[in-house]
Amino acid sequence: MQLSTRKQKILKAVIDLYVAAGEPVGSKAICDTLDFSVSSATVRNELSELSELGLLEQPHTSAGRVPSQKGYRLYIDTLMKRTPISGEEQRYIDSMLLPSAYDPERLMDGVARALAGMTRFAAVSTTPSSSTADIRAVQFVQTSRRTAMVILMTSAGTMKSRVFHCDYDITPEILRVFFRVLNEKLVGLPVSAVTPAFIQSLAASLGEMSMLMSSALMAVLDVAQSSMQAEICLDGEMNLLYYRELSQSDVCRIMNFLSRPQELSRLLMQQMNSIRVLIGRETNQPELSESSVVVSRYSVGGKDAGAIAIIGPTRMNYGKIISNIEYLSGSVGRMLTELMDTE
Amino acid sequence: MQLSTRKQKILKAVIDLYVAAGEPVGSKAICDTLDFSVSSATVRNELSELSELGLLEQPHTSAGRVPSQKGYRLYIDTLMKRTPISGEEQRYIDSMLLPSAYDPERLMDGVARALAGMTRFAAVSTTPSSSTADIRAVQFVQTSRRTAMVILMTSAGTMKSRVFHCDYDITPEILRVFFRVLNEKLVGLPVSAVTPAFIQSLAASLGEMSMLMSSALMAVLDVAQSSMQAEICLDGEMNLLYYRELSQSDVCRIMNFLSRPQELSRLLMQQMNSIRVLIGRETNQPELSESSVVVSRYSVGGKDAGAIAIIGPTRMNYGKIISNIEYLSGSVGRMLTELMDTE
DNA sequence: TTTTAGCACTCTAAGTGTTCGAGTGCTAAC
DNA sequence: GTTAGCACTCGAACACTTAGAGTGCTAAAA
Repeated sequence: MQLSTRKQKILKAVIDLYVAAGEPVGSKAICDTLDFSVSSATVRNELSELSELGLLEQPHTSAGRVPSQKGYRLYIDTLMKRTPISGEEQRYIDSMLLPSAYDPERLMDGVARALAGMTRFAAVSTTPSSSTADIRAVQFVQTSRRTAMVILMTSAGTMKSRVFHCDYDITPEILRVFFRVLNEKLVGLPVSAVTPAFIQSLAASLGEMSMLMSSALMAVLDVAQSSMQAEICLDGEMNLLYYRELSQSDVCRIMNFLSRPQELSRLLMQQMNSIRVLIGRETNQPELSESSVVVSRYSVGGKDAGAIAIIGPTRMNYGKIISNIEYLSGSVGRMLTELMDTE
Repeated sequence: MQLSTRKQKILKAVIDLYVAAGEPVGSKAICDTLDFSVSSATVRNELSELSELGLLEQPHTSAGRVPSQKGYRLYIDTLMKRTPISGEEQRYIDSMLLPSAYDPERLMDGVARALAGMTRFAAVSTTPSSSTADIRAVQFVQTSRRTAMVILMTSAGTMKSRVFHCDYDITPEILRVFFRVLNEKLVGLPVSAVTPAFIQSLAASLGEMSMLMSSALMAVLDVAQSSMQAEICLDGEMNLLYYRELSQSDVCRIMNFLSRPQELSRLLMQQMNSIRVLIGRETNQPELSESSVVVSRYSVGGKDAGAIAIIGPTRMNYGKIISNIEYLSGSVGRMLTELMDTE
């Protein structure tokens, strides 16, 4: 399907006008914005052909045209002009990320907040995935007479901690033993190797010491399992309430989807590298059939590591959003890579 | 103002029916539920007097009655019967809290989630306040070649960590020095004493060592300051979308208020011990003029420590909510007290 | 063959009028 | 003090009208 230049320009005009104003676009309004002059009747003829091709839709017979999801797809693939990110936006992002640059989890929280604040959509980010990462170190810190914290560092740069409780007083010597034993047994293993069965066999091999260590072992298991799955940071869900094209029930459905981490995570995972726009039904999620997702994978040290995304109504300024997400995704990747390099 | 028993019963019936069905209550419906028999005309006479007293309102002349905020107040103070919490609800709460019993921050996150899940309102909880707490210990853990984590434990049982970065390789000896110096200088001080000025003078007293420690000192300052203010955990904001008496804009306004931690925190702080219900304008927050807040302070070791609360439409089953919050508040207090006692 | 002016047509949004029923307030009788 | 009865009020639902925006079609012009 190859559209004439004129059809392309008209389609682009419809989408630009519709995105800007949110109302069906009539033939007259289009005439005013075109860079060549034709009558509204000519535009109408073209519009009706574009409608026949399924690129535009009419809410009702005597209304203007609205882009269909197919129309948006063509627009994004071939017609859209990107709006480069402004210096102010760059500074905003940088200022949001800098304070938490050294802790991947806090960083990705900041990313979601920055993204939501800037775009006014709902934002998601995942922490760098550690499912294929190795255990780099396990640390223990006493936090009170009978509680201690275990911290697990992975080769993906993530660190997770968990506080656990013993029914005896903890001493520095005990923690040193925990540290020695667990580092000896765990460092270098893939995180995924730490399963309940593994912990059980580890306990067995420790003999009578395993009694002392049982709560520590459970904490290690817990912390390893939570390292495995990328954490999902959400922010700005509320922003969706302000779009009049999303009904209250649309918003509920989207929220509902966002509250199911596995599916959300799967949606973000299955995207290929760099940036990707999913329009309505392209998401394959009934809950998102009225909304678009713009997702970008970021990579750390050249390897795909996680994703950031926004979710909003199909009617959005894609040219701008894409630039912003791309910049943010690049920043995050660079920051995390730098963090890795010093390890 | 002393109402006759009959007026009291009628007022209670109006509120119970209205809370259950969400629609203005007519005189006939009231007759059916009263435990004595009078005609609807008699009820109407009573209703009109209750309206004159400002306890009931009429959306329009020919509609049934709806409780006014003043009516709810009287109901809660003198008419309401509490619904005791069910065994199932107790088990639900216990199961939500147990896994994170040893980390106050995680615990309070769990509290907000449990509260939101159970009541279907928006829930808030604050971590135990440490503004008057002392520093109990400062710990350091290496997290990578050039980053380490500082963990600050307070006498309120809270612990906060922060990762910081040095521009030289960190060794166990260096961390031991950090540990020795900072525990010596900080343990026993009130958290509030750790101000930028204090850190600056501390750095000065360290001579040339302060160069090495500067990022560690900044991290300590940061972590002390974030220990100071109670963290606010929010959950279930989305639940508010499902109440038809709250318009989209009401929800936005509530959300808006919830996103301002200082004001929210102030609202929760200024409540006295135990349970308190604020109806609409009693909150003194224009954003909450259509909603009610049920807040309960919890105490740790006999001392007031934090608050949990729900926010929902004025029309709610107060008898049930109050019981649930009371139970949860008691549980949390007990768990945190126990945690403290073993220290 | 393409473009355009003109016009009939369609559909919505907004306003008006009508009816129905729920619920009230009042009055007079109990 | 209570109740039956009745007139009254108001909103929800529906039908109807009108104005305006925008279309599609046709026939003439380029």
